[in-house]
Amino acid sequence: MTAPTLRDVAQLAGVHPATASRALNPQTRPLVNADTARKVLRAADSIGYQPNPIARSLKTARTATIGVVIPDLTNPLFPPIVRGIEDVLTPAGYNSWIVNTDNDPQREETQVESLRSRQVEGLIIATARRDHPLLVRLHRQSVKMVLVNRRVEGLELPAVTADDDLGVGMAVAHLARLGHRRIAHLAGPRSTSTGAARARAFRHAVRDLGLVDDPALTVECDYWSEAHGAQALRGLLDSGTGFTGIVAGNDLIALGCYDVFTERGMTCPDDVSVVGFNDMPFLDKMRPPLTTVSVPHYEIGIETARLLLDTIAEPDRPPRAVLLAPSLVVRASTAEPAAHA
Amino acid sequence: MTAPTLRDVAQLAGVHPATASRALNPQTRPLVNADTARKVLRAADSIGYQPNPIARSLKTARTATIGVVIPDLTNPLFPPIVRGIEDVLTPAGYNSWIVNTDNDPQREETQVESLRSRQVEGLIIATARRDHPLLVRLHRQSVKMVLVNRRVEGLELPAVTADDDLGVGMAVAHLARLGHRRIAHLAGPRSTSTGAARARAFRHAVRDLGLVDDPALTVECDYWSEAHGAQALRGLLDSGTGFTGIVAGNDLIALGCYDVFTERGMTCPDDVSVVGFNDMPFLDKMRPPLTTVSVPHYEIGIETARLLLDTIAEPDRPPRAVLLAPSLVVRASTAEPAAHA
DNA sequence: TGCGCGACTGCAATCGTGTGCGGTTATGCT
DNA sequence: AGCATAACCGCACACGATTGCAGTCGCGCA
Repeated sequence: MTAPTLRDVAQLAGVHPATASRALNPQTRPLVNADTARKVLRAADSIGYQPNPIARSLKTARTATIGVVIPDLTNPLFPPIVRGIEDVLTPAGYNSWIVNTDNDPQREETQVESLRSRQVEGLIIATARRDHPLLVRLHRQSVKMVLVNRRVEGLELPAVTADDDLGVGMAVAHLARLGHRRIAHLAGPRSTSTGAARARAFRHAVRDLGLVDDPALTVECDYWSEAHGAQALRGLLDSGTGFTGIVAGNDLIALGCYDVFTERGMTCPDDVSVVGFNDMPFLDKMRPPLTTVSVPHYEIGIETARLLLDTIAEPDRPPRAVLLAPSLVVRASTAEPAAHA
Repeated sequence: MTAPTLRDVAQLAGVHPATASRALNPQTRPLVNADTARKVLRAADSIGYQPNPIARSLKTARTATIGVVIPDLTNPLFPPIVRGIEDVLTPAGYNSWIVNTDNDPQREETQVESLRSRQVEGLIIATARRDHPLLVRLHRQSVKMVLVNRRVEGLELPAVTADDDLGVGMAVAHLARLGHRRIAHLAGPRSTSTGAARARAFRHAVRDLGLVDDPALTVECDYWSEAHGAQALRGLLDSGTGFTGIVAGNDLIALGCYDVFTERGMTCPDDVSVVGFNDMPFLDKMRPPLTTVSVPHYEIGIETARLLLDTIAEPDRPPRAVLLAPSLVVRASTAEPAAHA
């Protein structure tokens, strides 16, 4: 038993398939007599006709789907973004197709290729590397796309990101207000746009606030993970550079610090304060609850999808970048520095 | 500039499109002369020809895509399952299409309908309700599908789940071994298959181990969330029923308990022990680190996808249910009961 | 030399839908 | 009454790929 087709509907309604097609499509419905339209609709309804999107796409070269390229769904950062995206696209009649790349350029290449051959009408790209031959190629082919959570240098592309400058500034100011003067930064990898941006913002904030500006106080993590955060902190501790507060590149790096604290018998926030970045779920249940810069991921998803829809609707509009303001969530991992420090 | 089509390749190679088609498809390549095949392949390569999957699907009625229906990507349970699924499907040449339903029957209906009209070749369904007109309808239409993380009553469907009996048994035995005799169960909603299964397993375990079997000791949460877990615990506490240990229906419910502990000035595990279920990420960083039953979600995804591929390959094979064994992860939320309790 | 056979390859139809174009009918206007 | 016009509907083709069928060509064999 095969699904009913347009011909079936037409036959049942006693009209030509072309007429049935026009009657079913609200766009073209005015072209047919109201009575026959009603007849067709009734017929379609009675046999449960569902138009075949594949055939329609073949004819119209429109698929009403958007490709969403993320590194790894398992990273708690992305699900809220994806939900935000879908909550905009679905009402607009679009579907989204999600692929993971694991930040592997090879996989990214094939996944995007697969999406493109599936005729997606736009791309939302959240992968993290900064240099990006793939992106310039897509851009040259004028593929509609929006970057989320990252920028790319030397390319004028619409992008939605958190305002990293603002967020890092808030973190540093918070620690400064508590009395910290020597603050360390465990930066994310410089190869990522956010890693670089936050590190730069950190230097600026430290200078603006007149805190001690020691290059040795910022250490780069090779990867945005607990393990690499821990490793970076160990290196910093072993180097003997003194500090009382840490601004971590993201929450995972901050949590890596927690591991080192227990390793070395330090207590947070008594010995050292830590502030994270992102406000991933369940941070309030940690030991201690992590003070962090909260990034509105869901709203970022929302804005990204809107931007893409705009780009599709008006391809000539100049690309614009949207910055969303984060907010500081003060919990219990930050306090005044110990008197003897 | 439009994408190159089969005709372009054929023209460039100086053959008929039909021949080009046969040459490009490894299945039918033996039908054409090796030299012409080479010529066609070279031509295709030179202009970067990518077959149009939409046109192909229209003709062959095959899409090589699987629909994955989950309640909410934001629930940390699902991303690892999805990754497991993809890690099996991708090498097998299938793509997966993910949709969220928020456990809303209406949304579920429309999403599944949308997947079906997109001609997906199989469905992986992870939504949680137990009674399920949609499922019986799909089953009657002999749609290939596998359930994950849930069973449905009265339907012979392939399913992959964690062995809840075993897991709950391990949790209860762990508490019993520590000396607890009055153990409470904050059950998930009975309308979900796992909620019901775990509650049943709890009663069995309690009886088998000769612990006190008081119906008042199990309270049903309306939803698998921290808020509802907290609410259930408050009710239990207010009822005056004594207990020293809690087996929570899942980790979120267990974390809800944490909130109540701080509310009421209780300490865990000194006043009461808690064990969760699932082992979601970052539980080791909680205060206190949560003892929990670890469910192999990634492996569940793997098995689910395999099962579906089997079902597609051999539709007549009787459906089988796969149970994956969980393991107990002992952290710091469980200890011997206080002497005075 | 003629026939049969195998190896290729081209023709044309098809999947289900959308749409430009032309034809038919009814209506209004002079 | 005759004609222009609008409203409506059907015909046929297109989208890009696959595939059954038939035709061509060369070669071997009697």
